[in-house]
Amino acid sequence: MRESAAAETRPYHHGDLRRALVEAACRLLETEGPGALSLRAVAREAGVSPAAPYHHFKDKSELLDAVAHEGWEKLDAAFEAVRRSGIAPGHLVRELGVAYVCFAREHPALYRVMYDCSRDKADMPAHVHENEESAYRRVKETLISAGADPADEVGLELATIACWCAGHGLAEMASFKQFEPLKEALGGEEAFLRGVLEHLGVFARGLQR
Amino acid sequence: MRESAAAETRPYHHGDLRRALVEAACRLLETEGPGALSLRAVAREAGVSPAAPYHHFKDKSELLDAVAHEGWEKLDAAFEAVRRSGIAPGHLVRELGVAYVCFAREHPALYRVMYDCSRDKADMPAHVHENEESAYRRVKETLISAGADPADEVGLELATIACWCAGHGLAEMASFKQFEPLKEALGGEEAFLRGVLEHLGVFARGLQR
DNA sequence: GCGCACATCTGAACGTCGTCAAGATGCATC
DNA sequence: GATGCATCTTGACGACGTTCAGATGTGCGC
Repeated sequence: MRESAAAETRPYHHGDLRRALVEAACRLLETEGPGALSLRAVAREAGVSPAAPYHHFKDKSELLDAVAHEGWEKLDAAFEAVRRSGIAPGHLVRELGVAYVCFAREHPALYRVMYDCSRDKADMPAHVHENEESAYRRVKETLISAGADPADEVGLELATIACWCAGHGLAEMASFKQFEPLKEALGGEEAFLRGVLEHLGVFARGLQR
Repeated sequence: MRESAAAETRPYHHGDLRRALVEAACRLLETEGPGALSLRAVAREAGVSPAAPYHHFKDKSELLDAVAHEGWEKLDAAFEAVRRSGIAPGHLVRELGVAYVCFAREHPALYRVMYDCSRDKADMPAHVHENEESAYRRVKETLISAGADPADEVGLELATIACWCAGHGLAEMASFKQFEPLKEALGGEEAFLRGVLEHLGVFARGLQR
C-alpha cells in the first residue's frame, strides 16, 4: 500500500522518499562505487537527514535489498531484449550468457550489491528463483528449447544451475586485468566471453547438435 | 627480512605480531564470520592496542591481503592432496573442481576474503596467476594431461579460464539453501557438485574421451 | 657494560558510520 | 478547525579506520 501505483506523483509531504532513496543509492553506486554507499551518504544525496531512511527501511541491508531488486529487474529487461531479438534457439543459451556477463560488466557495483545481498542470507535472490516469471525458470525453458530433455528433471535442474554458476563465475572474473591481452587477441570483450562459454558444456550444447 | 625463517621464534620484544595478527584474523573469521572482522577486533583478539597493527600493515586491506594469501596456500595444499591421491588423469580436472568447491564451502568466510581482496584491485589473486607454481598453471597442466591440445594456446587459455569461472561460480552458489532438496535427492553435497560439474564441458571432458 | 638509535607499542583523538529515541512538522480525515 | 498519524529532524551512543605524539623495550656500536 506504500508504493502503490497512486504513489507515483508525491503522496506524502516530502515526496516518495522510498523511491528517491533507492534512486539516490543507484546514482551513488554508479558514480562513487560500492565503497561509498553508506546510509548517511544516500540520505545526503537524497537531501534528507541520516535518520529519515529508517521510516522506509528497517536497516541498511533492507535498503540494499531494494537496490538489488532494481538490479534484477534491469537484468530481466536485458534478457527479454535478447530473447526478442530472434536468435536461433541453439545459440540462445550462449547469448543469454553473454548478455548476463555484459550486464555485470556494465554495472559492476550494482551487480555486486545484487549478489552480496543474497550471500548474506544464504539465499538465492528472490527475483531469480521464486516467482513464476523468474530468470531461473526462463533459463530452464531456454535449455529445453535448445534440446535438453524435459523428462530428465534432475538433469535439467543441474544444467540450469550449471548455467547460472558459469555465468556468475565469468561475470566476476571477466574484469581481471590479466585477461586484457587475450581479449585483444580475440577481437574484443564479447568474443572473449563467447570463447570461454563455448568451453562450458551447457552453453555450447546448442552449437553442437 | 621481516618474516624470514629466523623470525619464527619471537624476534621482537612482543613476539611476531605480524603473524599473530594474521592468525587472530583467521580465528575471528572462522568463529564470528566476515562481518566481525574489524581491525580493532583483530587487535583485541591478539591482545594489542588498536594502533599496533599499523606498524606491520599499511592499512586494513593489507592485513586482509595477508589473510587471503594464507587462504590461497591452504587451497594449494588441498589441490596437492588430490593430485597425490592417484586419481586417473581423466577424472582429475573434475575432482580438482570438487576439491575447490569443498574448500570454499568449508571455509566460506576465508574464501570470501580471498576473492574480495582481488576484486577490489581488479586483479587476479597473485597466488593464482603470477608465479611458476601457480594454481592457474597447474589447472592448465591438468587439462593437458586430460587430453587438451597443448598446441592450441588460445583454446587452452580459454579452457583454463572456463574451469576457474565455473569453479568460482559454483563455490559461491552451492550454499544457497534452495539447493538442499536436490542435494539430498542426489545423496549428498559432493554428488551434487559432481552433477553440476558434469554439465560444464571442461570438467566433463575427461569422462567423455 | 653502556648509551643511543630505532623498531615497536600505547593512549588519546578525529571524522565517519549504523542506529535509536524524543521531539517537531505537516497531511488527511472527521 | 482540531485530532491523529505518518513523516522528518535533532542529537546522541558506541564502534569503526586512521593518525600522531609519546612511552617502552631491543640490539648495536663503543
